[in-house]
Amino acid sequence: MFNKSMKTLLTCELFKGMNSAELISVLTCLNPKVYSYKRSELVAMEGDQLTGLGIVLAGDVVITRENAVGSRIIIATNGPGGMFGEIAAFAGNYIWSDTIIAREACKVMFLPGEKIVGSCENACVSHKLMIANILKIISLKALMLNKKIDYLVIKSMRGKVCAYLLEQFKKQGKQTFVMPLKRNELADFLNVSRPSLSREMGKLRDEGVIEFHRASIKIKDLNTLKTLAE
Amino acid sequence: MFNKSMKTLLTCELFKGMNSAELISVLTCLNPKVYSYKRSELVAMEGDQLTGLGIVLAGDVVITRENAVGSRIIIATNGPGGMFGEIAAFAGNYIWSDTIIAREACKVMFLPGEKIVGSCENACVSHKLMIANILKIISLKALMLNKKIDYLVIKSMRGKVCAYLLEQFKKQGKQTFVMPLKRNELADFLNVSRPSLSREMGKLRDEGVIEFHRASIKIKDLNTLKTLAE
DNA sequence: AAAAAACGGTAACCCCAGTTACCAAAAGCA
DNA sequence: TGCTTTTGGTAACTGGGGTTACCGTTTTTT
Repeated sequence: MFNKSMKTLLTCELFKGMNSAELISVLTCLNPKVYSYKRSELVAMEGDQLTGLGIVLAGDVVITRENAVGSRIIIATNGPGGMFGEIAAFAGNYIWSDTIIAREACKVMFLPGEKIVGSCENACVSHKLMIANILKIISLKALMLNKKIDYLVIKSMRGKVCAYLLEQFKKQGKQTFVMPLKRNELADFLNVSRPSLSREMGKLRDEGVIEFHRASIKIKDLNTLKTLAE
Repeated sequence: MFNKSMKTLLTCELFKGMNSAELISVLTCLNPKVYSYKRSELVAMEGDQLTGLGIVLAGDVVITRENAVGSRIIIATNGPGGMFGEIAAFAGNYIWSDTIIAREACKVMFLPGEKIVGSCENACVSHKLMIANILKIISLKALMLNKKIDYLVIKSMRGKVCAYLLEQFKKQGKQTFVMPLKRNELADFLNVSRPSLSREMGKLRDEGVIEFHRASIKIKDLNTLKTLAE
């Protein structure tokens, strides 16, 4: 069980390039804390004081943000090896900028932010590597946010749905695939209402562009889909 | 004239903590190129190969992104000392992710991306400082993108306008101020159409919340504005 | 200084998507 | 296994904001 977590951690971008021994040495230095959460449980709350950098060891979490009115948006989802709270932790902004919720039973490791960026005597070699990793992580995060903006800028329901389906197709490499998000999650991800999303998907189905049942989707007319995605 | 540019550069986040001598030493090492642009001229084109990290020496540039349909969005504007292309340059993604346009006659310095992140013998001391600066720059950029997302997630016209006005008030510290963006620029920034924006601003004026003429704005009822901004 | 372009306010029209409500199917849970 | 909750498809209604068009004002350009 502990070994399983170690394997997951070795796949984490933060520890990239390290072997087991180095990882253990770094970890003992960083004083990590592991917590478990049940399905739908709150892992972190937007605005609260930062617990630290979060690394998912098992399960799935959703990174969301909500405004005063109550409409929420899904920024991303994270499986094992995924991180959250990087920006706040590395930027020294010790407040959660997002709300994190467990999609299912999951286990999360927290690393205190100050320790990561600050210097450390015990694991200096690995620490230098970590700084390089951090630079890459933040850059990738920024690129991800850029992409997120691209989604939000699309104005029509149809454009959003098609752009999303097209990206899933590119990511999964098959025209028949399972959607990683439930309908209301997808609605929150695209920043639209669920009934409107279902309505549009129904239209696309009627027009013969796609076919679907619940989470499984089949792209029937890829070319049309590409056109519609702008 | 050269001194003026140097002064601007010293205020740039990338060179923070350096003195003139160090800056000159770093610059000679980085082999910068300076170009001038006329009003409305294209500085960089989304999708094109990266020229390098851009630093504005004089004038104003707009960072925009547009989709196939032609609707464009303004990500940010940058004055002297401002940077663009950081993410691509530092992430090693050598393609412009945004389109950069000169809002007015301006002068821009480009630093080749590889040189900044790569190691360098001549200016080692300053170079280490730069790496630290870069980490901070990227983090701040990510925070900025986060904020941009917050804007885009707001669904109502009214909410967007009020949120924007409120932020300007906080930034400028006065209830009467000049808007840094023209109407159609603001529309692009908020991802709405110009006539709809004007219509909403007219409504807010009729309701006594604000008062305006062209670029000058006066917030008459700050409390209501805060409420409306959610 | 005159001509051209950009800027910005306003009005009419209309469609897209949000809202609400309801129900059937699937999945958790006891 | 049966009960409860979640998930998701669908329909009717409504309104907010996009689109288009027009025009006066301001700014740029030559």
